[in-house]
Amino acid sequence: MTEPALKIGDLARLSGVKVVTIRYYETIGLLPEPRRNVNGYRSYDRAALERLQFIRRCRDLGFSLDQIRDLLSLASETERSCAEIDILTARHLDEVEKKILKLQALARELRRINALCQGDATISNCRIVEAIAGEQFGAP
Amino acid sequence: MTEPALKIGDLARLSGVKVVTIRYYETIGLLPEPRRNVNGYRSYDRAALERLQFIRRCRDLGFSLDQIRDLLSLASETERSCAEIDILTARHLDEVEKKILKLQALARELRRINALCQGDATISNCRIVEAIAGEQFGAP
DNA sequence: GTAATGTCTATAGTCACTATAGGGTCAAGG
DNA sequence: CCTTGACCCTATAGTGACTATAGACATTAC
Repeated sequence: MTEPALKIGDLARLSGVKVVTIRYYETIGLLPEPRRNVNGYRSYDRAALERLQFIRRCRDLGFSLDQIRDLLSLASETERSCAEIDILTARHLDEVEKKILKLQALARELRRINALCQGDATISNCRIVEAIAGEQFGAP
Repeated sequence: MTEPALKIGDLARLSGVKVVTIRYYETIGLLPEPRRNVNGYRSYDRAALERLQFIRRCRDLGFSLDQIRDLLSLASETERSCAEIDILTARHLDEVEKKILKLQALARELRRINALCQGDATISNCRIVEAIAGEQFGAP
């Protein structure tokens, strides 16, 4: 079975990651430098596609590129316990849940402020402006 | 009644915005250039403090600095209808709610993945790694 | 043949700060 | 008077995760 030999555009289509972003991942060392064709074009194999798809999926899950670096290096040590992976994902879930709580508090506050508007007011007696100017909202 | 004449550190303490951030707001034109003392120190009055507190509160509510620029300029036109302010805040609430939905979907997915872990596995048969590598999750 | 598309490199811009370097000013204590 | 420490000043570079731009070469479709 011969390798497919993908160009960067193919890789982009198959992974859903933009061409420029693939090159960016290469410059920061998240993707290894691929072979080059005689014309200088990058030439990728299936392994590169899989790595990129893994990265893409991690991004969709909200992991940072640094976290992904860790996940990738862990995932390559096939003999190790998967406990560390578990810890990373659990911690990330925790962060996401905290972020949700913060945004929900924020949405409540915005709804409250918005409900103050009587619609026919001028700025000078706008209750929204008053509400924003006059109160202290719990900081992060 | 004489004006208080605050130094930048006082302004920082009273507003909860860091000194460097206040200077940053000045360079991007969000805060006007203040008077200077003979020693070159910035000297602020009550109006500057109020403007900064308004900005701070908007940031707490998740508005971008550009949105805040708009809010500030609207808020200064006291004769206008407050409808535009209302629209801006409503639109922002909308964005926040969308972000919450996205994060909730993400948290569900992370919980699902995390539940797959059997705890005693090695990386090579880690169901989390499989789950991340093998599936397509709805992109934004 | 030519036009459209794809690829290459290098550099700068985005947002909202944060950090660093290197210096000047001022009040209190010894 | 001197020093210590807290405060202030400017200018520049770095952060994360890209995105945009410019200018050049290669390949593909008609």
